[in-house]
Amino acid sequence: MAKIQSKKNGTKKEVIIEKASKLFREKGFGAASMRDLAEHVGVEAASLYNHIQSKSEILQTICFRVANKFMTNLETVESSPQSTLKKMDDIIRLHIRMMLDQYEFVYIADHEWRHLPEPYLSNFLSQRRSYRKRLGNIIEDGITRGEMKDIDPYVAVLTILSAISGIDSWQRSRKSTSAEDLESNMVKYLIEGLKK
Amino acid sequence: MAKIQSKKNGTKKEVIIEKASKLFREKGFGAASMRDLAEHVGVEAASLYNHIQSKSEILQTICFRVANKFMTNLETVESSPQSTLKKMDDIIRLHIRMMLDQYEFVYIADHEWRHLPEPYLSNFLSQRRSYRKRLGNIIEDGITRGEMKDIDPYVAVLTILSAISGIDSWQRSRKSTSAEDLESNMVKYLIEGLKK
DNA sequence: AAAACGTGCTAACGGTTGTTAGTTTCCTAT
DNA sequence: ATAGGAAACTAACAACCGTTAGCACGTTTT
Repeated sequence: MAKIQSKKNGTKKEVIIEKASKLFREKGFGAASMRDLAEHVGVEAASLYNHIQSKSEILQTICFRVANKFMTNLETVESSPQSTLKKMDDIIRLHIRMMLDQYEFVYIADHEWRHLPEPYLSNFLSQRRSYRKRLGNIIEDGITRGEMKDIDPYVAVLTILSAISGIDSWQRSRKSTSAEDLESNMVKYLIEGLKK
Repeated sequence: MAKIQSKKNGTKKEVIIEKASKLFREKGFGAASMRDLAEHVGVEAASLYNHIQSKSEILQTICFRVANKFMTNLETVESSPQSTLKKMDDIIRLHIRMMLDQYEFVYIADHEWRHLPEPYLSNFLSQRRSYRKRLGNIIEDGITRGEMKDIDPYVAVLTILSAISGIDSWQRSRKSTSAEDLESNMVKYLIEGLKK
């Protein structure tokens, strides 16, 4: 049997992925090297390959882990008996929270997916397209029910998701605004913009 | 004298920068190679160095060209005698238009500035900080005057700028929505969210 | 005790990177 | 025609890339 993942599954692979996510965000996937990563893990570059299969496997793991998280949450929200505004509120808040405490992962899924190798790239993009379509459907539903103002659902989705992903430049400079204020103000802005 | 920039200054350097901007956006600065770029320009890699000094000089040119454009515009808007809402409307529309027809340049200034070498990186970030601060001041002014709803100005700026930069994922998939509809809907969303 | 395995190491591979040196080509101005 | 200069070329550099092979060490399982 193994040596390290005896009890808790805080395996070395997980350490590698975590360190890699920091590195990929700082330097970009293309510019981050395996030797760089190895140094942060405290090991020689070649040793990494006892735990992972390739550099891009790390990227895949990160991207799809994030994608699945959002997908699962969307399904929960979709099948809940709330108003469309509350649904969007829930979704926006999850996105913001993910951005706040899974920052590195979300950032990479947002910006470095381009470097996924091919069957995965198409898969990822199709998942993303589907996710956005379904968000758009909620908004469309909200407009039909008269709960939201008449706006292009696609543009609204784009605006919301992009606005949230911009939190990354807040992350770097934790100035005046606290995390709670950030969340409440951003939700306020984005939801008020939807309300009829 | 030269050979190519006789009349119009559509120099080869400009061609290089333009091709590079396409390439940097597609692959990222780190993953785009000079040999790749050379092929798109129709020349050997070494020949590029008759026109430019280094790979990162191209990045610098792109980033600061965009930054200057926005800075200049901001100064014009700041000193104009309009309502704060109209000012923000103007600024948002310029950002959207820039995103629509200078897409590659703006994208790179938005996402690839990390790879700027060091005196330039700090310079760029400080310019950006200042730009955002001044946008925040306009919103703060709008709140004081009772033209805008009470929202954290910093969060509002973040939301607006990020929302616009998300147009890049619309660029890739010119589906149903036209450019005009995109602009009007996004302005509607973002300005309505500010109005009192 | 012995076999099997997980995990680290060093060395090396074939390829690519940005960039420089030195030379040739070709247009322009005298 | 000829000199000059801009811009192209080939060749090469040192460094770095992701990854593999082969081996050593220690723990775990039989």
